[in-house]
Amino acid sequence: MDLEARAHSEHPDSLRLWLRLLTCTQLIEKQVRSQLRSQFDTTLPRFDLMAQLERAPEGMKMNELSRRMMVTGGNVTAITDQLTREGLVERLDVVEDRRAWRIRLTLKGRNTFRDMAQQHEAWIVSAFDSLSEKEIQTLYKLLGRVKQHTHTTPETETP
Amino acid sequence: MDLEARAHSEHPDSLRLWLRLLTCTQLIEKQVRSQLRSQFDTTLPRFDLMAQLERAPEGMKMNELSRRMMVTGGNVTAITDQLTREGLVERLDVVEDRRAWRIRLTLKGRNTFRDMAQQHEAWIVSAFDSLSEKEIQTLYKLLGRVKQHTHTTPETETP
DNA sequence: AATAAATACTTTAAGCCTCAACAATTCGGA
DNA sequence: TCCGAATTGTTGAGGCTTAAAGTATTTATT
Repeated sequence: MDLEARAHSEHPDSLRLWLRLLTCTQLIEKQVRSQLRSQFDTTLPRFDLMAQLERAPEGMKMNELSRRMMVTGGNVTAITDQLTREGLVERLDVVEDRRAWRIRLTLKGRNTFRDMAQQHEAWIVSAFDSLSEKEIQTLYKLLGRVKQHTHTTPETETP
Repeated sequence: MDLEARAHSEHPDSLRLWLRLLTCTQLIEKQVRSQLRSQFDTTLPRFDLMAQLERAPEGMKMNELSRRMMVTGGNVTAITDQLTREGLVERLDVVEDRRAWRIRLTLKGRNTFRDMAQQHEAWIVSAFDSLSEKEIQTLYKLLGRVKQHTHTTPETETP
């Protein structure tokens, strides 16, 4: 009873794979969202933004956040505003470019993120419990090819 | 420059796999959305709903649409309303249950969907171009285990 | 038959997301 | 230097999504 019902038997295997990929991602993502909400009263986009910042102790320009998170700039503006209001991140001036901001986790933000990240990791590990270490590697490698190919073939032309 | 930057080197492989899974799905999904928009002036949720209906010539209750699409009922209500307005689906009474609707593709809906589905299939096949038939099977099988496990382990308990 | 519980759907508020239009600033070349 | 082009970020309209509360109807229990 899910998305995969969409694949007819005469459809190519790629299509069935795509629907399964989508199903897996959505199932896990729904669980993560639900746990973030119930245990930390936050959302996945907020968590994602903080996760990016956690690797950049000196902060990161909104520009770069947008690229890394693969969302539009307007989106980053909105989420940053929220997190700023909640005191989890701060906006700092960029001396050499007065258009830009440097966004950084506050101390409170770092502590909050640490707690969330620990739980998050446990949820994800549990999601892939059924796979062996070797199978995880295989999956990782094959998906790497897909990612590479998609990145280098941005558009499909139609005759 | 993407989500995977989130995975530190000390993080378990599961986490890296999860971020890569997410990245792949998002990349492909963005392409599909963009093409649906530019070529057919429609959206992925609308396409998904029609795809579900296409397999049910006699229509499907909103209830079942909701389960299959893995979205909430309110969502199905909204998308169904739009498609009804556009003449692509129709709402039929369910004689034995006056609370329910039977949603069905109209003739126009069937024709429109046929065109979109053909293109859609080509986009997806192209997204997995870099994998051999055997690799696609492997990926499909491994993801099947993940899906099964997630389905049967809905929540992770925290001590 | 009467009532309580469950089910099918709708509505609303709030958040995420994109696109497109905009302002401010910086960059690059004449 | 000056001006056009590119870049950084913000805003607003519109669509998707959920959770929660509400309505109508059916089902189960007594």
